[in-house]
Amino acid sequence: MAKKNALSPYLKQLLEKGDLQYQTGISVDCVIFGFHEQKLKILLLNLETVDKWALPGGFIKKSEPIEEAAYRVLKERTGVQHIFLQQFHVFGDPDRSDASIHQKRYLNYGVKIPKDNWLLQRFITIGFYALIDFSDEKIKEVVSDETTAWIDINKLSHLMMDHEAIVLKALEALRSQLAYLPIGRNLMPKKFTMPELQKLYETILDRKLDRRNFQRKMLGFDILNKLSEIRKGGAHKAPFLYSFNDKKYQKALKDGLYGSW
Amino acid sequence: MAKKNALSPYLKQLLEKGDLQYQTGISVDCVIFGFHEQKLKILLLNLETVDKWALPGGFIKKSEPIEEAAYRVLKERTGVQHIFLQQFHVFGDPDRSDASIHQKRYLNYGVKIPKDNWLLQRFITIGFYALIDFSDEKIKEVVSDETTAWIDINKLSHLMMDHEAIVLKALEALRSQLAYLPIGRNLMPKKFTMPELQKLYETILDRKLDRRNFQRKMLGFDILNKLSEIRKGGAHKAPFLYSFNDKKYQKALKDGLYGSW
DNA sequence: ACAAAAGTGTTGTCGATACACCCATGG
DNA sequence: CCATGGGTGTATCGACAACACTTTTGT
Repeated sequence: MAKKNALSPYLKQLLEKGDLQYQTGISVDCVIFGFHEQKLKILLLNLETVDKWALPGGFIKKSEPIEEAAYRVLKERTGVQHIFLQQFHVFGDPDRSDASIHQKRYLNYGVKIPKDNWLLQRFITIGFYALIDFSDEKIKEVVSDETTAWIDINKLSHLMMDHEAIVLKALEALRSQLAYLPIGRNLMPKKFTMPELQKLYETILDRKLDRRNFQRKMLGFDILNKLSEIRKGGAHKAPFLYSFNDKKYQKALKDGLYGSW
Repeated sequence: MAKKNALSPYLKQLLEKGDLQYQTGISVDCVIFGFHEQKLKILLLNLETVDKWALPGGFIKKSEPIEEAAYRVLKERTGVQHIFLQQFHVFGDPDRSDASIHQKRYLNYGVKIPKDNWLLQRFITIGFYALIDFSDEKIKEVVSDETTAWIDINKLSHLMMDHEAIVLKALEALRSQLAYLPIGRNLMPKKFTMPELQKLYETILDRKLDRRNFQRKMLGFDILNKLSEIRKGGAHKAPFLYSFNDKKYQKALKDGLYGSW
């Protein structure tokens, strides 16, 4: 058994005064999608004390809009800012909370949570999802007993509570979003080839798309800049590089696209 | 000034013990759409004490799923049951609550709410929407100082707090829903003509649709029964009557439709 | 008989799909 | 020189929109 560390000021404060600082009984959870090595992945925190994976989530401050809370939580736990973050569903089953998770976490520091503590009550959580290019971002570890990892969407296991259901619902929302909003700006590197972008779409939709039709449709959205460079080095014919046209991309985010996949 | 009534047991209990029975800081609000005289309307409660209109809403019991809370609230305030009810958005601005509304309501009974009472804190609300054929339903009045009314969607005014924004968001959700799910089962009477159903769609979408294309597409969904009867009495050619095929309608609710408007 | 409303049919357009062909590069 | 991946073009199909004609009914 690992040596017991002292309870951090943060965790002590959270336990004893959290209900003065935060809204009680409600939380936010973020499903953060990343795309790497042609796989759609999700950022998860490893809760060592209970040997489970958890979505990065947190509480809402007393005078904080819920969207802001989601952005703050995301920033605190991953360092990511200024990205596309979207509320998608509320999970409110009375049995979704699991008090034992908090209990074990604090017990790891030799602290027993009083039964009437705010952390142990029922929590309703608002699900948000975000898309990021995680190759550009450094994942900060802010809470000492948590480690972060990118887990393949198809290899989820040992998620705590209802977090797997939350992920699946987020994936559903992401797919339906694909139909009427541009996606990719935050999941792709600055420069990318058309086949690379296609892989992203295929991964999200979990099916093959026709190479040529994809290209035509994507270009038809008029949100890409075709660069003069090409991706050299690889075998075979060198593909063109593209980047997102930020102005047009933002416009499309507001106005929507049309087609569907 | 009207004679002051005694505070009802319900309101007294709500004020003093509500935080033991309900989740604090979170509520549900229902946007109930009805269709009548070719107008899309919304069920609102008239809060006499503040001279404003409010969505029927309520609190979530300590051990109650949020959907169940929404159904219960809807039933308590309108008597409507077993209808299509759907979560669509969470409204969490810290300034959206207005303590003065509760204050005035209780002051009407000569009761002053303590500043630290649970009713006066910030509330985050989960928006649900429902579609009902209100010509068949009796609107029950359950709280003595509230009266209910159907208000034309285009003539909303004097809604309390952010309830107008909630209605508009619900309308947005309803419109997007129209694209992939069957709608009308709960908004139309049992028997109806195709032009009548078309009016519903035109009202929700706020634009004209082609008579013939509408009919072909709607029939293509295969969720209607064509009845042998016709609507007699009116001037001009008598239209056929239709009813929803409940089995196919439910199936379409699960599987989704395809087209868009 | 005429106006107004409803039923039915036809055509054109456009996007989605499927597929064919050419080009470039490394082995 | 050929296998592989990438770029570009074309034919077909189906859904949707636009529109014409016929039928019914009350006045």
